[in-house]
Amino acid sequence: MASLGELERAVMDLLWAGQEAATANKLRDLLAQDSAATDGIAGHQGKDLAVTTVLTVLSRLEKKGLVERERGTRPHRYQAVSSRADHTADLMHEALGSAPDREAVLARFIGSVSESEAATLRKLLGQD
Amino acid sequence: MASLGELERAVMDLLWAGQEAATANKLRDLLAQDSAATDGIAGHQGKDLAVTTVLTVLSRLEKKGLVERERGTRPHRYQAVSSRADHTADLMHEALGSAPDREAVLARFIGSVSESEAATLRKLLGQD
DNA sequence: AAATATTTTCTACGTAACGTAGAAGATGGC
DNA sequence: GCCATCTTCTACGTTACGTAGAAAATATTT
Repeated sequence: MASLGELERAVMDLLWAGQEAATANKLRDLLAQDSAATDGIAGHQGKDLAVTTVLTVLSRLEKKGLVERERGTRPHRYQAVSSRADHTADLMHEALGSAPDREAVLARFIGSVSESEAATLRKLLGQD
Repeated sequence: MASLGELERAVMDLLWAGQEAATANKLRDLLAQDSAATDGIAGHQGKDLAVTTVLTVLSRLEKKGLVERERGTRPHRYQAVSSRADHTADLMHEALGSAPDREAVLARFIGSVSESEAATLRKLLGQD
């Protein structure tokens, strides 16, 4: 029920990375830094977006239930509703749940998991 | 790298369900049946789409690599490239792979798995 | 309090994906 | 060669997303 665009994804990554709630301005700055780093050009900081752009994206993410905003403080502060790990796990469950043959899916899934991940899974499933 | 629209999904479901390759006409008929069943109205068969619509969707699915077509036979026959289970497992890996904290994701994932699925997973991970 | 600066909301446009299908072109049977 | 069938091309409406200016709301400064 929620696939993300490129910018939406970038914003979520920032929110997931940072522990504290951030303002739109802060996010815009971080996005500029990131794109500068990605582009590799040292002198010129990557494209920096208009704050309204960031705000629009944040509103859309809020509507999707991925982001929460504090309306009390004046520059509103935004934060991710759930951790990236939770969100990703949700996506996995969503995929799994959409199939009628759950067991077959799990079999294929496990079939192409790395050995270290298999070990992690065994550990997680062991105690229980 | 591949999210599906509603109709695309319906077509894939049919291809995944049937074992043999199907023609566009066949798929159109099946889609009509399905929507009739969904709508519940017995007398009137649900909206049946134009064959060209189905063909367009099939072409798009082919371009996405989900469907394969036999060009030899005259009414081309279409079939899913991989099983639904494989495809779903791929989606799960895709989600998992997109996160830097794989282990955390797996932990959350396992955390909200049903007991029977957990059992399945233990079994699958056991021999190895 | 009036003027100014900051922040948020509203509105909007371009692009791409998807549902939908007619028009036009290709192919095979008679 | 002509007709029926099938496929490809082209196209339009809708929705999601990137993008941001205009306008409205709120805070700050003098």
